[in-house]
Formats: sequence, structure tokens, C-alpha cells
Amino acid sequence: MKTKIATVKGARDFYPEQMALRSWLYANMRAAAQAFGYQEYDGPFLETLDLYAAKSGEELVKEQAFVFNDRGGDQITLRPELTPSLARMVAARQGQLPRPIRWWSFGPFWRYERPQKGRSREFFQWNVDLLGVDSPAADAELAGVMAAFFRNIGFGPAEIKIQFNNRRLMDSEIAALGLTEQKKDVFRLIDRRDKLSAEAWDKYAADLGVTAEQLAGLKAMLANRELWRQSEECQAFLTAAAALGIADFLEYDPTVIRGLDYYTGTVFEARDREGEFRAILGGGRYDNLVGDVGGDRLPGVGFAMGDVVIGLVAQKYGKVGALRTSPSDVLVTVFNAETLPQSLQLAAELRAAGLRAEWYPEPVKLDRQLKYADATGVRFAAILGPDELAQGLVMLKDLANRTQTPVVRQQLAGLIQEKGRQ
RNA sequence: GUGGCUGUAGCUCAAUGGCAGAGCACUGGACUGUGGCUCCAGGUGUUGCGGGUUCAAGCCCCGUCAGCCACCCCA
Repeated sequence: MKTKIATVKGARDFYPEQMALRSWLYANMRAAAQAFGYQEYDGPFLETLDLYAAKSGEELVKEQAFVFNDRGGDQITLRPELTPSLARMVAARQGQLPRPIRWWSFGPFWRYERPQKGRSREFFQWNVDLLGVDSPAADAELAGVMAAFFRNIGFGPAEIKIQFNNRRLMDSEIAALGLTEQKKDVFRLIDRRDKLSAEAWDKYAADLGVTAEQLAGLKAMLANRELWRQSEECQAFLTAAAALGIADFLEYDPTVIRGLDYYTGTVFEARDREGEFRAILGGGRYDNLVGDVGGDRLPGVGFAMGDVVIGLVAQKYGKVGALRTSPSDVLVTVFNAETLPQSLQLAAELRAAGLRAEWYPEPVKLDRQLKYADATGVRFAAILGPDELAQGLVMLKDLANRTQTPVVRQQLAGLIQEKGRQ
């Protein structure tokens, strides 16, 4: 009797194929972050509920975090985001960490929400943060890391855009409209600009107590793609971005607000230009977060990118390619039971020479062994039969171009290494 | 947490309430030492799961689980 036990809702199995995608993303994230001098770190996966209590958006913690009581009765949270942990870690060693602090991380996070395309309950997230620098150029550097990653995986500005806005700019605009008291509601209203119909949006605004005059001003503001010119911060940000060579990726959008409460300045959001998917990443400047968890005030800027949406976007745009699931450089085939130890020995010789070599563990038809190499992405097959053994040769087959050549056994490893580089 | 759509072979999908099908993949053979092509022969199955209605349920009804869509929120 076979019983199937399902995975937890919103959790994913990573078969070698999916694992290869995750590893590919990780390798490119690491390359992008390290290119700018960022150091890898990580926080605990389990945190106290208190860490998130006053910080993140209310709903993120109260409604979307996995919270449980441990055996001692304490309330434990599976981390829904990394930034509060980062702030705590930095605050705890504030005096001894060299600044600026450039840190990045990639690990699992959990949010208890309804799974949909691009949203799961257990996901991996890339976090990149720069602390100790309060300048628009620092904000631009973060955009530079994003752009470097996009380029690493084959995306250009024609396919991906990095939208930005500035909370301080929006604060002053909202103040000018006399809406400061309803700021949070107005931010929420702005966030819904593209989601609601024009009528529904107007009604929503009216329900919030926005007057007709204020509404007109708000609409004018949101339609103004040049609004950034009124912010010195935005101007300096774009100047630095241009110097970094990433201006083509950037697009000012006054409707980009971001939900998290702790953002204070620049905010980011990256999307595919066609707009088919939800936001690929989000982030911004948070100047009070470290101080809020007990440290001295330390400005910071950062962003987070989940593995799910970028994986979908990369696959949609054909950037993923054929990811190999086998690490092997070469498959040693087996002719029959008598020659099997010889194949085993040849595989050992190849490994001793520094190659990653696997052998086919039973004497089945050769076409099956080659099909296996094909299916798992092993490029070379070392064919060892009675004819080759009698002559001290190995037939080296290159599955990539369907050629094969007899090779003196002692020269096999060197030849594979040489051809593998081509 | 709210509302809706879907669930059939490993994968992509068909079947009026009346005997479960196609393509790809897989296995064996044509090729007893050569992978993408061709041909032949074949497993392809608890129709997500549990109830109910009916002479009869993949199909209708209820529940449940999962995925997806719109909210909510957000990576």
C-alpha cells in the first residue's frame, strides 16, 4: 500500500532540475554582489516575534508570518524578511564593524499567505544592503547591483525596468496638498492607482476624506513623470546612476510607494517591461531602522528579490537555457560483467586526474548508457570495450558534436580537460 | 482571511450520465558495440481524496486538499 504525503501548502520540492535553476540564480546573485565588494552573511531562520512587532508593515507580521509557541511558551517566528535581523545584527556590533557595511544574503523565508503564481509560502530571497552611507550615490549603487545581476543572467534595459521614487519627495507633495494626516491612507491609495478603475479610485479617495481639489492635485502629481526634478535627492541619484552606466534601466514612477513602513527615502521596484509578472524585487532607503532596534541611528539602503518571480521571468524570456543536472565531465560505459572492473578503474583514474567522472553501474546496452548521458547532460562518454582494452585505448565520444576518437588511455583525462574548455 | 476557476497516464490534454483515450516520455525489439531520426510491440490509470444521488458517475451534488485567478499583502 502506497501512501502519498503531500508537501506543505505553498512549499516546493526542488528536484535537481529546479535546484539547478536556484543554484544558477544564486551564482549570478553572488557574482553581482561581490563585484561591488559586498560580503555574504546570514541571520537566523527563527526569530522572536518581538523583532518584527513595531517594524515591518502591520499585516506582514500579524497576518502573514508563521508564528508558533515553542516548548517553553515563547512566541517564535519563521523569518518573513531579513531586514530586521540585519538591523539587530548591526546594532549589536555597531562599534566594531568597519563602515560602510556592504552585506548580501540568500536564504529561505516564510509568509503565510494564499499561494499564487509567483508567490509561495516558502521562498528564497536575495538581500543586498549598504549601511552607514546616507547619500543618493549609495542608492544608485544598489540599483547598480540589481542591474549587474540582470545583465549577468542576460537581461537588458529593453526587457527589465527599475522603477524608483522617493518617500521624502512624496511626503512633501502630500503635505503641499494638505493630506499629511492621512499619509498612510494616501500611500495606499497611490499604490492602487493602476489596480482600480478610475471611478472606483475616485470613490476610494472620497471615502478617505480627500476633497475634490486635493484629488485633482493628487492626480496631477501622479501623472507627472518629471516630478523627480523637484527633488535634489532624485537628481543626484540619477546622476550617480548615469555614471554607473545603468540609466537605461531606470524609470521614474510616482506611483511606486512600497508597502513597508520603514522606508524613508528612495524606493525601488523592478519589473519586466511587458508587465506580465508582479514586481521582481523591491527595496529602498531606511534611515531609522537600526536606531529602532536599539542601536545608534545608522542610515541604510537595500533591496530584496525573491527566487520565484525572477525564475518565472527568466524562463519566460528564455534566459535559463538548458541547465545541467549532472556535475559529471565524463561517463565511463560498461561493456559486460567481465570488463566492469576495468570501467570502475578507469573512472577512478579520471577522478585522480581531477575530473568528475561517473560510471554506468550495470552492463546494459550501450545505447541506454548513452541515452542516460544525454538525459543528464554529461558531455563526454568514455567507451571501454574488449577492442579498446586489447589495445590500451579508450573510445572518447563527444556527445555535443557526435564525434568520437580512439585515445591512448594515459592521455584520456588531459584530452577531456582540453576539449571541455572549448 | 474573502470571492471565483480548475483537478483524468510521468508530462501536455480529449471522452453526450453508459466498456478510459491521443501525442510526448518510458520499456522491449528491427540494430547481440553507439545518444536527437524512423518503424513495430507494449505497462501507460485508485479520473486529487472522502461521501452522496443513480440501474450506472471522470461527468451531477456536498465536503476536503492542492494549483491557478481577482482581492488583501508583498519577494
